[in-house]
Amino acid sequence: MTSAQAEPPTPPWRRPRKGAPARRPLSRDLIVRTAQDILRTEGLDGVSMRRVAQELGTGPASLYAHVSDKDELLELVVDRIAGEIPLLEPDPARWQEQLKEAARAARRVWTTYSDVSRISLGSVPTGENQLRIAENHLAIMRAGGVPDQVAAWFVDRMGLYVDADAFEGSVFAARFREGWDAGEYFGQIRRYYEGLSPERFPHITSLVGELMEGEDEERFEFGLDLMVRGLASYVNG
Amino acid sequence: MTSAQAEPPTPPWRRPRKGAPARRPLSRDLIVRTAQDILRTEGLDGVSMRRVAQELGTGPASLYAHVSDKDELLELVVDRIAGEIPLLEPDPARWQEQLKEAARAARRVWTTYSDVSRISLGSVPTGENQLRIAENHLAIMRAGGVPDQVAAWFVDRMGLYVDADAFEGSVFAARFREGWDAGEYFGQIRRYYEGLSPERFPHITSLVGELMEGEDEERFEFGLDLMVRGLASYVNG
DNA sequence: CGTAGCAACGAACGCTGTTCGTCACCACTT
DNA sequence: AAGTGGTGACGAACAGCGTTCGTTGCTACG
Repeated sequence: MTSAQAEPPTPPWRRPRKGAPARRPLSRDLIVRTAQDILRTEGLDGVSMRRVAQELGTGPASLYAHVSDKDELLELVVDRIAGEIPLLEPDPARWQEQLKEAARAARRVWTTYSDVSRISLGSVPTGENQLRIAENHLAIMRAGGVPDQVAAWFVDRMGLYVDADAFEGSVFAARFREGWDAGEYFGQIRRYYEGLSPERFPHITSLVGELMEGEDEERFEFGLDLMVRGLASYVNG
Repeated sequence: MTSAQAEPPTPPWRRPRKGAPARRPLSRDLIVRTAQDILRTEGLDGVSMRRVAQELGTGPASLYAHVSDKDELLELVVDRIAGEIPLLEPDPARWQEQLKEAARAARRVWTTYSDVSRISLGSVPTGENQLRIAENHLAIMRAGGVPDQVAAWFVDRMGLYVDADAFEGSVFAARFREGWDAGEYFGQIRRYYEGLSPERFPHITSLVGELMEGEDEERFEFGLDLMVRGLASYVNG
C-alpha cells in the first residue's frame, strides 16, 4: 500500500508565519506528486480525483483550488515525469547512436510509469521538460548534419513511436496487473495462431515463430533501427 | 442525428417461424453495428452501453445476453471496421510502394472512424479481418524478398505506427468536436513556441516553421517513408 | 479590532459499467 | 391439449467517476 507515504505527507513544512495552520497545507506540487505516485504504483485507472484527495486526507473538491482540471493535473504529471529523462551532450561523430540512446532513455522512464503514455500520446508537448527533450533531440540531429525539415519531423515521429511503444506495454501491464499470467497469455495467442487455417492464412501460420519472437525491448529496438536507418538515408544521399 | 437509423433499425427481418415476436429481435450483429455507427458519428466517448441500448430502444442489461463485456463489444467493432480495409494483390516488382499503399489504406479507414485506434492500439490482432490484413502485408513483403523475421516484426511495427498516427488524429478530432478551432489551436502552439527563450531553446525557436510544417498526411507519409527505407536496407544490403 | 478574500470541504448531479432478480415468451414434452 | 423448462428482455440498483455549488473557517491585511 501507499499509506506509508500518506501518513506524513507533510515534510517539515516551512511555515510562512508563526502559528501552526489548523488547515491542511495543500499545494499544487504536492497534488501533482501524489498523483504521480499513484500513477506509478496503480496505473492511470487508479488516478482519480477522489483517490488523490483521499491520499491527502481530504475530499475531491479541495483539489480544484490548485488545479483546474483532471486533464491539467495529468499534463503536469507527464511533464514532471519527463524531467526524469536524462539529456545527452551532442557528439557529431555518434549522432545516430546518440539518437537511439535518447529514445531508449525516454522509453526507460516512460515504461517505469507504465501508463504515462496513455496521457502523453497525441498531445503536443508544451511542458518545460518535454521541450528540453525535444531541444536535445534537435541538437543531436543538427550536429549530425540532418536537414532542418527532416530533423523537425523526425522529432515528432520518434516521440510518437516511443509513446506508442510504451502505450502498447501499458496495455499488457494493465492485463497482468489484473492477475493474468504473461507466459500463459502469449501461449494462448501462439496456439491460436497455430490453429488457424493454413489455406486461408498461409503466411501467418508458417511464421508463428517469427511473429512471436522477441521481447519488448527487441521489438522496440527493431523499430527504432528502422527509423534511424531511414533517417540516415536522408543525410548521406 | 442518428435517429433516422434508430427509427427502423430492423430490416425486413426473416422470422424463424410465423407469428410476429412481440419481443424485440436483438442480436449480436445488430448491437455491434449500432456501436460502430455511434463510434463513427460521436467518437468513443459516445459509445456507452446505455447509449447503444438506447439506440436500440432497450436498456443496457439487455446487451449482456449477446456480448460478455464492453471490451468484447469494442473488439468486435474494431474487426468489423477492419473489414473495410481493401487488400492488395502482391506484385513483387512494386513491393515497397504496395506496402505503403496498404498502410495508407488502413490509415484511411482508421481515420474515418477516428477513435477506433483508441481501442486497437496495443491489442494483439485476433479478429478475422485484422488477420487477413496482416496476412496480406506478409504476402507483399515475402514477395519482395524481405527476410521472414524482418517481415514478421515489420508487420507489428507498421501496425503500431498506423494505430499511433490515427490515435494522435483522434485526440485532435476530439478537441475539435468540442468546438475548438483547428487554425486557432495550432496558431496558439506556434506563438507559444515562438515566444520561448532563444537561449534555452535555440533549436526549437529557430525551427518553429519546420516543426509546424505539414498536414497530417504529410507527416504520416514521412514516418512511413522512414520505416520502408529502413526495411529496404535489410533487403538490399 | 474588524473585515476581505480565499482555501477547504460536504453534498449533490448526472454519468459510467455491470449484476441481480423477475417476467414473459417460445419450443418442446407428456 | 396442457404443462413445463430455458432463455432473452428488462427495471432497478450498486459503486464509482469528474465536476460544481454553497458554505465554513481561517489568515493576513487595513
